[in-house]
Amino acid sequence: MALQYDEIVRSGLSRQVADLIRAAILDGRLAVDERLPNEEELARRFGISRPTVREALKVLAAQNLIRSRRGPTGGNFVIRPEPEGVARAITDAATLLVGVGSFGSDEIVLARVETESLCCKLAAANRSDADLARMGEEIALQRQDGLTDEDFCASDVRFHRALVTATGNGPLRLMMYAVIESFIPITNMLIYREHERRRTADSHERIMMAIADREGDRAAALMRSHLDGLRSVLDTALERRAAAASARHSEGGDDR
Amino acid sequence: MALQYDEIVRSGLSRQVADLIRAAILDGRLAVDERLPNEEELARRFGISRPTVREALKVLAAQNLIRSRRGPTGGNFVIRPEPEGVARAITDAATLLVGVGSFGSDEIVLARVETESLCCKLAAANRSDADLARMGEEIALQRQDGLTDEDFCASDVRFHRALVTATGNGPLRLMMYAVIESFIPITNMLIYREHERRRTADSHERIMMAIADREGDRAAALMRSHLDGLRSVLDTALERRAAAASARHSEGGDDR
DNA sequence: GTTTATATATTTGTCAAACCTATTATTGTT
DNA sequence: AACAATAATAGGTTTGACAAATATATAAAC
Repeated sequence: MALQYDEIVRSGLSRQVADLIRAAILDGRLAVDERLPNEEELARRFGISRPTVREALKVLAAQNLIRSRRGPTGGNFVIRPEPEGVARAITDAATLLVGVGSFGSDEIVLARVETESLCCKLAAANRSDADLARMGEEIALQRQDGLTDEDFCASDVRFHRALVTATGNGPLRLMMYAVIESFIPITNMLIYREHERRRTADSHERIMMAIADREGDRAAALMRSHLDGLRSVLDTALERRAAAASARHSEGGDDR
Repeated sequence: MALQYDEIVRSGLSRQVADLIRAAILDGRLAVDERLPNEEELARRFGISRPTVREALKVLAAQNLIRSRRGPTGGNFVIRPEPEGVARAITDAATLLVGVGSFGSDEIVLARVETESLCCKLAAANRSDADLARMGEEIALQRQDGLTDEDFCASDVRFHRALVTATGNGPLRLMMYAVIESFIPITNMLIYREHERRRTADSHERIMMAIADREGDRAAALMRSHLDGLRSVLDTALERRAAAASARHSEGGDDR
């Protein structure tokens, strides 16, 4: 093998600094809530300028690893990663992937059917009364008159999230948020007519009842048919939308 | 309601600019592969300085929304979000959550057992011959002598990933990568003794066979017992580790 | 004429030294 | 003791410049 010319530094300085600090955070050399040296000091230690340090810090902040406060007691602090923040980041990313067409809607629906029916089983085993109450609230809301489509969709999402939460499993919940949320843009296309809303709320209630009765398999089966019903409605909606989109595109003029 | 004093600008300039550009990307006003105006031009348009613009751009780059190239044809470009990149980001975040103790190892194992046995069923239905071949390769590798612990673990991860890929479901694969990978730090603690390695490889093979035979339920059951076996090994390892950790912590000495 | 070297323009990357602003601790006054 | 002015600290922003990378055009060599 030829001489290994001591790994050329091809990445930028700010990138390197960000990587160094990130590594320090990830392997615990920088503890949660610990304060980094101030920016000037960091610049001096790394032998680079403050703007470059700041670019690195901004990157870390964007990755939810640090946050900064001003003032005497301020500085850049390592923050404790919370599932909520991570869930939001995952959701955003997943939504983007869906939006750009990386996944087909059929794939998404299938993933959702399978994972949510799984959640039903776990929820039946582990649900608390508070979980049931949360689901019940949303069902009641879904039966109110005069709800906008957005409100109905939002309540639908909250119901499914409550169901996932009822599994009592953190990692699963993290994953499921992404699946459920990234499904929203598609779900929002549906026009929920009156009787479809009622059917949806009824499905939700049957699922909730089964979970309340600790009958996981029944709940899972109900969820399957619920989402399958949704899929058929979705298919027709997608066709309508595709037709509309192709018509829209021909007026055209994409930029570059 | 009191007067809504036209939302005070409390967030920093770079934050605002990042939000504006991100919004433009997410709702399609900036298309994939489109080039943003150069940094000087952006600074002029937003009425701020270039370093501030750069901080905003760095944030977007950290979120995998843009990438930058130097030179005449260079600039900052909107990039197509790829599942791979998103999966890596999710994995990193999930790993961090695990590392900081947001999730218990029992939760993680349960999530993994349930989701992977689900994947077995789907894989049995959808697997291609190429998928089987990939799994077979890893099993063969796992039976080789002289493998380091790291190599064995890596092969284990690749086997499970191949299994997930065999489901043919993109969103599911995205989720599962996070579960499997974030499990690594825990898995790596195990010392795979010779006969445990053999048992693992045997389990893998039985699972693969069931999937090859399109027998999803059998594959799922095998996966369950495989991971349950892992769990019992893990429990004893965790106890050993907890004891070691409490001993280690008392010697202290972090940097600053 | 084709290839190779060189110059040049463009754009991101980095630097330096300031100044601005939010936040807190201190100090002094009432 | 309570409160207001003040100073100190550290992040936020600006300005203007130079360095490095890279594509393109141009000139030289074969």
